[in-house]
Amino acid sequence: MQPASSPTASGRAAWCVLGRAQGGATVLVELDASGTEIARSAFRPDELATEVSRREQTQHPRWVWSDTTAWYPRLLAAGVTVERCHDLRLVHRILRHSQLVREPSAIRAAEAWDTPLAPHVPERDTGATLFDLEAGSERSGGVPQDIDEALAEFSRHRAASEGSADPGRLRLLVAAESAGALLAAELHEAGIPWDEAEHDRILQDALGPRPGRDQVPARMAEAAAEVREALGDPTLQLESHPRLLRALHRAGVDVDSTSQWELAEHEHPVIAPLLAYKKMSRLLAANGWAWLDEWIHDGRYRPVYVPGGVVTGRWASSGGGALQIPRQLRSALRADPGWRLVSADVSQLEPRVLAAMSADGAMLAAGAGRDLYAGIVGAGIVATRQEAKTGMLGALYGGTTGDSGRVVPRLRRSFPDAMRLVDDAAATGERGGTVSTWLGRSSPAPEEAWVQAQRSANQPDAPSGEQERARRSARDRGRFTRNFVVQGTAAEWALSWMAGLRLALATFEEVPKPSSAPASGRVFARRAHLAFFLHDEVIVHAPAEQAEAAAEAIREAADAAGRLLFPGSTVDLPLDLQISERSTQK
DNA sequence: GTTCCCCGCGCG
DNA sequence: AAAGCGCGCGGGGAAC
Repeated sequence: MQPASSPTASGRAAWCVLGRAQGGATVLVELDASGTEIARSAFRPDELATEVSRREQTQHPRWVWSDTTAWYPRLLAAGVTVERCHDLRLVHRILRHSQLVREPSAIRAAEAWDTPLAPHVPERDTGATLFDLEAGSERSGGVPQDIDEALAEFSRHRAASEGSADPGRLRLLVAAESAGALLAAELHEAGIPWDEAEHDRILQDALGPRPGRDQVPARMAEAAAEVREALGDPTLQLESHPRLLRALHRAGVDVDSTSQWELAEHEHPVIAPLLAYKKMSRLLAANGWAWLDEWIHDGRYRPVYVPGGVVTGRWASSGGGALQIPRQLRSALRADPGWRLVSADVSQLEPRVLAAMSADGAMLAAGAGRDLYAGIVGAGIVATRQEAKTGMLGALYGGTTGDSGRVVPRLRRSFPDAMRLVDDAAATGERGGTVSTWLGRSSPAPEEAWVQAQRSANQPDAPSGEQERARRSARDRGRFTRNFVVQGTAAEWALSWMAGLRLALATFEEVPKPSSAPASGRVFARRAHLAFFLHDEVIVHAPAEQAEAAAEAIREAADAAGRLLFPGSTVDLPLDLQISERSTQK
């Protein structure tokens, strides 16, 4: 297919917009910095990678597309990465709700873009996966793919953002969210290097040898027998909570639930084997041999990450429980031969972010140095580190009872600015209001039914039961909005951190000898790359000779993210950083 | 038979 | 130890 028009010689494209034309051709529209179209070309879908790669090298545009999951995997499969993008679906969701946007009506009218991802449905018959590339298999869940729709939506985004109360912050948020979309696809493509044999050893140590189909592992069977013996119920089905609870009551163990923390408070011969059984059962069900068979291929675990999957802006995941890998299995994360894992996590990210947002001098001072909780003890606010930690969690989550409830008032006196920020967020939420993160992601408005229930319960003649229910519901919402501003801003910092890190790693030289692991693929076999991201920690998989440089890049990206979000702040965000062949459990 | 909810527990 | 926030997942069992 011939280009519809020739690229003009003048002007470098600031943005390249991708979309589909009638008839299935792929269309690429180049825009200059003012958003004016300077070139348009059309080509077959199989020419996409070549066309993108050429412009990426010569023009470094920001790629604008409907949905990263619909466009980027095929580029990665062809060995092409891009530096920057603008994900119309993810950005739409932010702008639609952001309190910073002064004129949201045009965005809100474009309802076709307010579409969640289609849920991931494994296609067992074909063996196809989420990121398979056949035309029509993209899971864009109804987001428009048409080029003119994309151009119109992008234009609405720029208008909303530039006309907003704080274009600078929204630009950062939009860029960070879109970088996250790129990284999520790259993390899936790269996979987490996973030592299947080590995982099997851990399972055998805990459960006994791998049993046959539908067989219970030996050590679980032994524990189950002890439980049945101790309860005098030889046929008890341990996996059924109602039956287990009844059997416990018959044996005189007076618990309200079968949860481990409640069981642990009782003394009875059944407790120890039951707790052991539950631990083994959990390991087998969540990350046992069936999980290994389903999720580990060619030494890689490839979970599906879902950027923006949590209302606060955190990522979610789909499939395999990627964000819940138990510490018990962390040692199964192992670098390829000659490679290293460079792991970093931020200590006490959320309270430190709160200190920065509120510019609370006392709290910033307490966190200067390494351990914030030790700093709170050192300032004489509480007696022990444990008190500092539970009190701080109570402040962030809205705890009112127990130790945290006792400590929070002391924190309120010592850190008035920080506490005012979260207390105000809670009060706004209780009133049914909206709160926003530092960069402008806003909490969802309450359901209409919630608003009605509050209004109804506030009538003087409302029944006391209804009033009490409404008050509890208002407090629930207040705890959500209290935490939203902190969790969401921490997520923004983490996205900025890894966005900078991702670009830094992309500049590393290729090493002469690629990884020998067959699963590393053509994109990630020759240089350090991100392999894992979890809220406040990253793992980089790096050739041994690049490990130190990767560690330095991680530190520099963290510092840069702090300066980017909180310019002029003294906030300290210390990293715990380790270079090893094998991930270690903390 | 399928769908949905609850419980419990893993992660931050 | 959980508590107070945000998630995903597996299993049982009620609802359909």
